[in-house]
Amino acid sequence: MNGLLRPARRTTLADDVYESVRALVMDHAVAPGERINIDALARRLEVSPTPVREALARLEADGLVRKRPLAGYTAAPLLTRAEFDELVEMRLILETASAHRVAERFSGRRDATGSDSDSGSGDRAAAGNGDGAGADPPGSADVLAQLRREAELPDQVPGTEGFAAIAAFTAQDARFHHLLAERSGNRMLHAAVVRLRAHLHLFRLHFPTAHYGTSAREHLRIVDAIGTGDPDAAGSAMRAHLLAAADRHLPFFEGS
Amino acid sequence: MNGLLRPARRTTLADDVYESVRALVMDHAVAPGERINIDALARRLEVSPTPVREALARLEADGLVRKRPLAGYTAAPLLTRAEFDELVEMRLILETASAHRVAERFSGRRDATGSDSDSGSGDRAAAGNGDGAGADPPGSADVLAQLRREAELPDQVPGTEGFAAIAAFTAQDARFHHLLAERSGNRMLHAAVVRLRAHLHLFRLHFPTAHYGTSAREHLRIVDAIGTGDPDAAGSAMRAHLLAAADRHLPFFEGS
DNA sequence: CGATCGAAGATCCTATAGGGAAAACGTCCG
DNA sequence: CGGACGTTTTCCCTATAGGATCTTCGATCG
Repeated sequence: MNGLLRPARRTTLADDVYESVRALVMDHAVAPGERINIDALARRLEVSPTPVREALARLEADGLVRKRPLAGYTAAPLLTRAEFDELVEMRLILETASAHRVAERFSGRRDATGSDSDSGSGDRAAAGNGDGAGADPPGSADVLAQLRREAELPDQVPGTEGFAAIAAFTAQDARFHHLLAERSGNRMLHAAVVRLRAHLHLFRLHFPTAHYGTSAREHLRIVDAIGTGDPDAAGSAMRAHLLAAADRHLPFFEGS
Repeated sequence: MNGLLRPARRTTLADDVYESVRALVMDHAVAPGERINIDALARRLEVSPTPVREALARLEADGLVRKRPLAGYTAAPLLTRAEFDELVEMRLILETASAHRVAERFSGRRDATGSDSDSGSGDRAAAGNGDGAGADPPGSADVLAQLRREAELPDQVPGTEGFAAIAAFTAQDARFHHLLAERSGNRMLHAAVVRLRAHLHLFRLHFPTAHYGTSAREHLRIVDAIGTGDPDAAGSAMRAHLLAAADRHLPFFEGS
């Protein structure tokens, strides 16, 4: 029995290790700030240290682990108050633009075909040389439907409580935001949003909190704004959602 | 004689290799799309393949090299038209916000102390646990002076022509934009701007172009807007600059 | 009692060797 | 003459061993 899942070796070992370690850090299987022993990790995953080292290097670029020269790797420490504020500001910048762009594209496609100055950019981007698999770009019609479906998804997954409920909520929230970013048609924007998300997830897992109804309501408001084809309204709705969400997390910083 | 410069081994070998390979790709010492042989690279740098592999993994996360499973690494291909448009849009999102934020901080500090709703965020972020060395946060007074100095720097460096002139122009332009992003007080924003910059540099080097006077004038206009403490004006000036710069690069896509 | 210095332990970092998969080439067939 | 197949070659990927470095613990001195 192997420590990590090898589908069919369609990927390289280092990639699997990367996913495994990522999951380990994301689920706090290793505490924030804790040292990560390369050899021990390799033994645990039943691979040699080399691919582990490679995976760790990639994770460092993602900001999930830190490396001190000649002292080894450590799991990313918890966000400080200042870093949390930066994260919120960054999300405001990125995701407001994301919502804005989706509304723009939706309205443009609905009315006729690209009528804005730099039209074609987004469309060609979405249809560009994708990653090969699973990239099915549906018509603009069901973009809205898909977003609404993610926003409306059962807030309280039946049969889940406590930790599991938190995880389910987090996963749903992530799906919505990622989908929105993806539908902006800008792959770089999408990637940036996903990268930021990891840090927020880390933080939220440490201070378990979930506001099912409230969050879902705010999500729907964003979708509605997109549906009306008003980019500014969509951006404002997203901004309000992010600020509200930040406020909901704020109490956990009182101690510091 | 070693293939790469080892300062005093204050860093790890893999870090040096990372910088070397990064420079190789950035200067087009390896052509875009060209395959990168790990063993050959290791011999050229006179190190073992292991640190090379580690450096390549980090570079892949930065988007400077691509990895096909079981097929090796290749240098990042040149930007397609769609990707170029995405890059421009991304810069608009990030750097407009950057200019906006700098103007905000400047006016806030000059008038009195933070008067906006979420004040303190930026300041505390800038004063957070920095990377230790070289992070000297000067008073708000010389922030403007420093920006102006970078913008005013001799456009045409004496004694440089052709390729060298392009490189000098690019370096100056990069310094200005990076400095601005850094002074936004948001380290994540700064990092994102720097990451994007690498791709633009790659593109520009392949289609050598430089508009010394024009670019410098636009930079100064941004600095002036910041000086007046008007965030929206600063954002607009940055937006105009980026769009104009994009238009200057556009002719190179006629062939595609 | 606290701080500094020294030595042992653990760990990281680098180098080398071998197995296996994919791509490229030449050859054969239609 | 073009396409498909088999073989060869190249290259990536993984595993193991040894040297250098940092951290930690204990003892000693102020």
